[in-house]
Amino acid sequence: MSDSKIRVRFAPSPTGGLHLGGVRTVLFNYLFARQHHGKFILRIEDTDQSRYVPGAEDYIWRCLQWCGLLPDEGPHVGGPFGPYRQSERKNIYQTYAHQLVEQGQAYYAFDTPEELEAKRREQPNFQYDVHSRWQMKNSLTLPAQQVKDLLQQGYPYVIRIRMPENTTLRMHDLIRGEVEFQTEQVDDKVLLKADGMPTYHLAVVVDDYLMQISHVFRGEEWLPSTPVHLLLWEYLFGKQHMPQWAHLPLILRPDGHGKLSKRDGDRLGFPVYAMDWTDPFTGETTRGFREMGFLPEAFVNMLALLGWNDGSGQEIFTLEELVERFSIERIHKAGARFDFEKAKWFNHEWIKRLPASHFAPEVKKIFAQHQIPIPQDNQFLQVLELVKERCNLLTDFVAQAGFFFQPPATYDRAAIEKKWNPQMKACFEAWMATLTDLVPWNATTLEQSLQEVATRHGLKKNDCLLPLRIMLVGGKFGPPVFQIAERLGKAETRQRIQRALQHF
RNA sequence: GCCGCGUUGGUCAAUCGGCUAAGACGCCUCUCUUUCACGGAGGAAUGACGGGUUCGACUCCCGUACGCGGUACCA
Repeated sequence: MSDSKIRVRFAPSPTGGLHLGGVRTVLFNYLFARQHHGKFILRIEDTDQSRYVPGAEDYIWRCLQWCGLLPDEGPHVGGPFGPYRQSERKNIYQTYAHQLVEQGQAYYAFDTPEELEAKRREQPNFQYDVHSRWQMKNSLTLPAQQVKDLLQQGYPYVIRIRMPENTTLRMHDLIRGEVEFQTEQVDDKVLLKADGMPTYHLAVVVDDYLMQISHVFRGEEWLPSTPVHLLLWEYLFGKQHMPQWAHLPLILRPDGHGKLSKRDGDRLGFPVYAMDWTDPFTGETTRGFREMGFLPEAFVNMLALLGWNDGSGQEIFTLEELVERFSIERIHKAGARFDFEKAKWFNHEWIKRLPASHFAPEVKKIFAQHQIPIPQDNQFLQVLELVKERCNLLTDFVAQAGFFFQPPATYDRAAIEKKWNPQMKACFEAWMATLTDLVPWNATTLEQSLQEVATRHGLKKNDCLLPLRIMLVGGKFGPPVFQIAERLGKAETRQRIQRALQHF
């Protein structure tokens, strides 16, 4: 592949949250473009005005930003092939649609939506195609003069592609190999809608040509409509300019059947969108991976491995490594089921690998949301570093690190009930006294001193560990208990023991 | 219904005719740690089915089954 002209695009329609499958499509486009030193373009496919959702386009942009997969050209950054919003290119498509009619490869159709609906009701399998178009109201069946009149009167019409008869269309897909279609089987798709806007089919082909797209990575759900695109390329621009196709396997839901959807996430308790999305009409917010506590590095890494692997068994990759190793040949053909447990594992791995400073700002935000006081940076970082191996999600830091900055609100009494007794209480009281003079204050000296006091009281040090933990953190979690005490400092440690002793 | 695409453990998956079928997640056992993790050692668990082709098929071909996608003036 010659690198110089590699141009790929992600072309979402701004109708809501950005689905994880969408992000994976972005990722594969991005990796391919970077690897070949080409361009990655963002194009907004907003040709359906009835589905326009305010804020969705901006949201998509922010998702790409969070993932670190920003395009080289697009509505927010501009570029030499703009505008990058299809609604702003309306008249371009009209010209091509009419050209097709003139060439006899498309035709005007005057059937109203109601008429079509009625037709489908009486004939459940109705398809507007090679066979049925002769019974419909269009420029193929109506007398030329009537067509002219209708057009002149401004009677609403659409332009439909005229699928040829008895033709086999062949296409080479980079992932699936040779794919064949019989033109008879595909319908006369609408190219230009009554409102003058193109449908996806016309718009992709026109824009992919005008924007000089060299490779199309898109979801497998588009495979059945490629014959229309193939024909359009042939009719309008010549197949020699056609991009190469790569239809990506779908991301399936973890249980039952079907494509993963937002509703599955709600139902099963995991995110499907990259970031929180609030529907501007209903005000309903759908949780995103970011807000659920995912690191973009992990999110992207996890997505890359859903349908692709480099064959070496390596699973943790940086974006740079992915750019280097990515290859179309190693994309799987079959759909992949999304597994939230594995997604969390990726996140855990990335939390362990990255220095705390990398995600501290995000954790601070989470702490603020939970009203947990945030100390000075170096102290904060040290604590995060100490507990990060216990956190799968960034939100886990609340439970794993929050107690360092805030005394426990409750005590897990049940955990120590069996071991707690008056001697032990006496032991802790005695220890409190010795603690005043403990120098230096660290995990080792703390342990030694408890050892001594415990022995003196006829107790085993180890039996005191869990009670001490409950006093300091409130529950059975956190790093080794003497490290916690060291970190907490003398005053705070004594205070917490003191307070707990009153409760026990 | 029709068309297209797919099918290796529960999940992600390696294998491009030689397999006693990798690895990872999850699960279980042990170990470390008297918390929870991390780390370490083990374990259970897989080629949809039927025909070919071949000395030899998980790998190639054909059927069947099953799954998914599409079948809108949505993308």
